[in-house]
Amino acid sequence: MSVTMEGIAKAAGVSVATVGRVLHQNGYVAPETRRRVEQAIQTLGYIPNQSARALKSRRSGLIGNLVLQNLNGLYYRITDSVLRAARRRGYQLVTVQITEPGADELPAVENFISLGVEGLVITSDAFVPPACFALLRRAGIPAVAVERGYLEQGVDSLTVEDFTGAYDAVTRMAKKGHQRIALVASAADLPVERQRLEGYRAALRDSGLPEDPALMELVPEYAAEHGKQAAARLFARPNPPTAVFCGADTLAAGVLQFLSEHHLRVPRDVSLAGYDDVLSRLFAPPIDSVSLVLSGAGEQALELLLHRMAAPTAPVEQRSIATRYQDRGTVRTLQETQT
Amino acid sequence: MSVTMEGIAKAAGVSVATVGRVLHQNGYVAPETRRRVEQAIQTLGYIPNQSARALKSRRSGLIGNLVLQNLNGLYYRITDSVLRAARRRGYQLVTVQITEPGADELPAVENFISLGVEGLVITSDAFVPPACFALLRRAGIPAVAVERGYLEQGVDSLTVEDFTGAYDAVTRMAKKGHQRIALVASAADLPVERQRLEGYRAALRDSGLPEDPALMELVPEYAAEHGKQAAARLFARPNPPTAVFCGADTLAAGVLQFLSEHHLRVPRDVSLAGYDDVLSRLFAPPIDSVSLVLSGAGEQALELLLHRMAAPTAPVEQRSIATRYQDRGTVRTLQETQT
DNA sequence: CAGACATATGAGAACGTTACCATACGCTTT
DNA sequence: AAAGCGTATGGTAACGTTCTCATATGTCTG
Repeated sequence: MSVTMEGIAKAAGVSVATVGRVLHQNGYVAPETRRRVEQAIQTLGYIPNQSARALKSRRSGLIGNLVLQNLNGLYYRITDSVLRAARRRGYQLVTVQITEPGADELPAVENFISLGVEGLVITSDAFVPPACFALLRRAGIPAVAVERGYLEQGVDSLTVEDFTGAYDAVTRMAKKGHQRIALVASAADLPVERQRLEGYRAALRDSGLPEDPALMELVPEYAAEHGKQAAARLFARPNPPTAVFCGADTLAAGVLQFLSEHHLRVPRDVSLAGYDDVLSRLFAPPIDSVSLVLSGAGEQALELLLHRMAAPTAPVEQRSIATRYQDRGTVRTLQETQT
Repeated sequence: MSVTMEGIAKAAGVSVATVGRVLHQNGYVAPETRRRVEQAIQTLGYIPNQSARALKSRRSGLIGNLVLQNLNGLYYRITDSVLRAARRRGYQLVTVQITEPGADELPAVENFISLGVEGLVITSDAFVPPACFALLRRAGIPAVAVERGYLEQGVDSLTVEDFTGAYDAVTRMAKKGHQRIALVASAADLPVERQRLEGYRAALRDSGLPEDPALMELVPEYAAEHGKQAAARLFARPNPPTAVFCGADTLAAGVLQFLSEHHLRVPRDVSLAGYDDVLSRLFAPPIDSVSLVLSGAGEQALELLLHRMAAPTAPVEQRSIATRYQDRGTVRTLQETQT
C-alpha cells in the first residue's frame, strides 16, 4: 500500500539505516547517496508513519487540548491561540471537547494518554475532577490549565485577571460619577464568575458606594434572554441604575435589547459595559467591554508546558492573562446622562 | 514506565494473547481467566497504546478535520457538530486549522496521512488545491467536503443551499412590497458568496424588480466596519433602499450601527435581514437571518465518509445543508414603513 | 472408542520506525 | 607498519500491539 522506509531504501539501493540518516540529518551520509535517497523520497512520495515513529521513539509530537463547556466564543479563541503556538513548535494539537461534563473528562484524558500526547492543555472554567490529574501524573504527562487554576493539583496555570478586569470597569463608572451601578452576571459557582463579582464589589467599596442587592442581578445562564430579563427587573425599580456592568457580552446584548425596546439610549440614558469583548464591538452602538489579552495566551501556555516537560520537578508556576478595558465611549459621566 | 499488555499478562499469569482476547472480547476466554485479567487491568491502570495499535492494525480511529479560514463563528459550529458525530461513532477528531492559505494545506494533509487518519473532513469555502486531493487519493484516504463542493475531484460533499437561502430572504422582502432592496455582501470569489449573490439576483428577477447596481454593495470583507460603510453609501443616495439583505450577520451588524447612529429604526424605517444566524439573535433588535440547519451536518458528513470508506468506488454523492429563514419581524410591509 | 469439535491458551511473526552496534575503507599519526 | 580516527554504510533488536497458527484439553457423536 503506502511507501515505507524500506521501499525507498530499495529504490535508492541503500539500507533503511541510511534512509533514516537522511531523514533525520544525523550521522554520516555521502552527498551522492543523500541525493539518491532524497530523489527516491520525492518520486515515491514517501510520508513517514507517525504511529511507528511514536511507538519507537516515544515522542508523538502531539499535544492534547481538553475543552470543557464552550458557552461563549472565548474558548475557540484560546484554542486557536494554543493551536498556533503548538504548531510553531512543531507540535500537532488534538482537541477534544467535553459534551457531558462530569462524565466525559476521564475517558477523554485516557484517550489522550492512549494517543501518547506529550502534554495537555486544559481550557476550562468548569471543574476538572482530581482523578484526571491523578491519571496524568501516573502517566507522567504534564498539564497546564488555562482560565482556571489548579494549583492544589500541582498544575501550572494561566488564569485570567478577572478580578482586576471587573474592578477596573466598575471603578471607571464610579469615577464618572455613577452612584447606582448595576451588575448583571452569571450566578454559576465558578472561579471566573466569583472573581468578576468580587471585582465589582471591591470597586464599589473602594469608591465609597453602598452595595445594593437590588442592583445585583445574578442570572443562571449567559444567554441574552437572561440579560434582557435582568434589565427589565432593574429598570422597573423606582430608582433604576444609571450604569450597568455585565459579566459577559451576551448578557450585555440582552440588556441592550431591553433598553432599545424601551427607547433608552446608550450612553445618553444609561452607561453600559460588557465583558470578554467578543461581541460588543458589533453592537449598535458598539459598547465598552473588558477584553482579554489572548494574543500570546497560547504562547504562554506552551511555554509553561514545555518548561514543565523539561523540568518536571520545578516549582508550580502561575501566570495570568491580562485584561484591558476597551473604551468605546458607552460609559458617560453622570452629568451628561439624562435621568 | 507505563503498563503494557505484557505487564498485565504477567500480573494475571497469562499470555499477552489472552489479554488481547479479553480486551477485544473475541475468541475463547474462561470466565475465571477473564476475571483475573480484568482485575489486573483495573489495579494496574492499563491504558492501551494507540500508536502500537494503529501501527499493527492500520486502524488509527482518527478522523482529520481540516478547517480553512475561520472568519465567522460558523466553522466552529460545524466542527463541533462533526466532533460529536465522530465521537458517537468511536472516532477521535484531529483538527488542523490553516493559518496560511495556499501554503499550509499540503503540509497539513501530509500530516494527516502521517497520523494515519482514516478519513478527512474538509470544512472550507476557500479553495483547496487539487494536489491535496491527489495526495489523499494516493494514500487511499476518503474525504468529504463541507460547505463547498469538490465534485470535479470526485469528493463527496455537503454544500449549503445558499442560493435558496438568499432567494427566499429577498423574495420575502419583495412580497412585502419592497421595491428597492439593497444587497450588502462579500465580494470574494467563492462559491458561497456567488450563490448568495445569485440568489439575490434571481429573487429580484422573479419578483419583477429591476437589478440596480447602485443597490448592490459588494465589500471586500465580512467585518462590521464594511457593512457600516456600505450602509453609509446606500443611504446617502437620493433614493435609499427600504430593505437591506446582508450576506453575513457581521455585515448586518455594521448596517445596524449606521442606522442606529442616524436614528433610523429597524424595522420601522428600514427592513433588515442577515445571514448565518450566528449573531443576529443578539442584536437590538434581534434581526431576521438565514440560518443554516447545522444540527445533523456532522452526522451527514460522517455518514458520507463512512459510506465512502466502505465503498470506495461508489458514485460521488452530494448532499446539502438546508437553510431556514429565521423570522424575527425585522422585515415589515412597505406600507408600514416610514419613508 | 476413534474421530470430530468446541473450548481455552500460548508462541511468535509482523507493522514501520529508531538507534545502537558492527563493519569497512582510506587517511593521518607515531 | 600498526594503531587511531573520521567517514560511510548495513544489520538488527526493540517499541506494544494484533492476529494467525499451533497446541492441549475435555465432550459429543456414530
